[in-house]
Amino acid sequence: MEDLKKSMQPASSNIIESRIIQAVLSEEISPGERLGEKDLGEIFGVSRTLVREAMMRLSSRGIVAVSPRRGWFVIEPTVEEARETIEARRSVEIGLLMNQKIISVDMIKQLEAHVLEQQRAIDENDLGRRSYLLGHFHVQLAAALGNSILANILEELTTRIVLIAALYQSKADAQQSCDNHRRLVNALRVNKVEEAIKIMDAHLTYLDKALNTRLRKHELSGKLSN
Amino acid sequence: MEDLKKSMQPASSNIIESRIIQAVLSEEISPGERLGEKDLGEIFGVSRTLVREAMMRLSSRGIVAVSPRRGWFVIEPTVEEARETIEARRSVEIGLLMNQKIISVDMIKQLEAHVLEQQRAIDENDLGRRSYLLGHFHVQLAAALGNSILANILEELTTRIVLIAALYQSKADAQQSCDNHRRLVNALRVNKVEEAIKIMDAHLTYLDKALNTRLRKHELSGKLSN
DNA sequence: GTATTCTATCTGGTATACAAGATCCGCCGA
DNA sequence: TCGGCGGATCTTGTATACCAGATAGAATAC
Repeated sequence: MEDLKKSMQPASSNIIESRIIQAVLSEEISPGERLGEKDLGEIFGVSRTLVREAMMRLSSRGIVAVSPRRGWFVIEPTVEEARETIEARRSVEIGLLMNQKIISVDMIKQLEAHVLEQQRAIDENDLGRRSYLLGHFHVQLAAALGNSILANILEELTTRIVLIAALYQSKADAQQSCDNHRRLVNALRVNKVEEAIKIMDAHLTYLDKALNTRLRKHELSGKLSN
Repeated sequence: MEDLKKSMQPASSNIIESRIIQAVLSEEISPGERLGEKDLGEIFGVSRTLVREAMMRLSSRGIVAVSPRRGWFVIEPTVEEARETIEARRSVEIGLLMNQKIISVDMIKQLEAHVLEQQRAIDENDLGRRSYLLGHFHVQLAAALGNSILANILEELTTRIVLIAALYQSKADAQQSCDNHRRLVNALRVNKVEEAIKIMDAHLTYLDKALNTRLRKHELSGKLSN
């Protein structure tokens, strides 16, 4: 959490907010981590007022929550919330693809470039960047499909997914995600919407299954330790 | 705006936030309306601090926006944003219906009761309540389909739709909306998902068309007045 | 009479002050 | 040695103070 700050100027509350989202996406901060107003204020060189503004917005997006007089904490979704988040994302992404207009050549190129970046991060073993890019791809996709509102919603949902993955999932296969993204872009380029939807659906089902597996493990270890 | 307050106790920022959403849904406050921190503070009996917290969250949900040193204003979506909002809602609602699990009898009953309430508000000509219930039905629907996260997202989107309708749409036919809701619930009860999706899609297309019509009027009057 | 500039006032932007609950740690007693 | 009690300390909750930008209106210049 000490490395959140990047520039030397005092930051606005918007900057704080997006830095924290970015930090979650890059797995720099983990579910359950405490984010003290005082600490953050010192890190970003501002008073608690601006920190609180950022936290307020982050809490309204379901990224952090406050425990009265104890502090702000990055949320730790319960299994139920995790399921709902995955289902919500499935609804949004499938709906997004189904309502797809024709996607421009430029956009396809941009998405392909993004996938290449992902591959590079994987090859260079840049873990934070890798996590960030793999999540951010879906935001990019929504933006490419021409809807900034859905892009916003997906940013919220993918951020939560990263938290969920950190909690319940065995390390996701980054390479497989990246491959899926590549196949998705390919399908979109030749306008095979059906296939794109299938890929997306499979991707999310995979996520959900991983969640189930991990959950069963939790239950098991719970029983063993009692 | 003077009637926002309901209870006599000083309100928390959460209460302020939900009261304002409710007020927008009931068309008590209109797009473009100014919401001064000082005024709201006096209305709710709290300092500007709490008002600001509420505004911060509302702005993160795209309901209000701040104009620096001038004040907070209920957003007036541009035509482009209106389109994106309608499309976003289409994606979310269709995705929601497609991923539907079996819906319980209790939930169907609850939705039917909600529709009856809508009808009553229409019959009694209770305009605010009518607007509120017609919008809130979709939130209820998402909740009934078991996803509180999507319900939250839909609350945000329907609130914006009310603002859009106030700006661009000729008075929507409330009776028709209510009838659509009834048909939707009927389709869900006998598990005709396909039909439910069709009804929903038509509903939103109708919205979008109304937007187009009104837009052409705008353009026309713009040309005439220049 | 009109346009312009200046100033009084109002608004949000940010920091700080102070209140009150939560926590931690040392002390005391059994 | 262990458990409960009490206060010191730390944290957020809320109000307030003060600053600076925006606005409106009066006074002024033309």
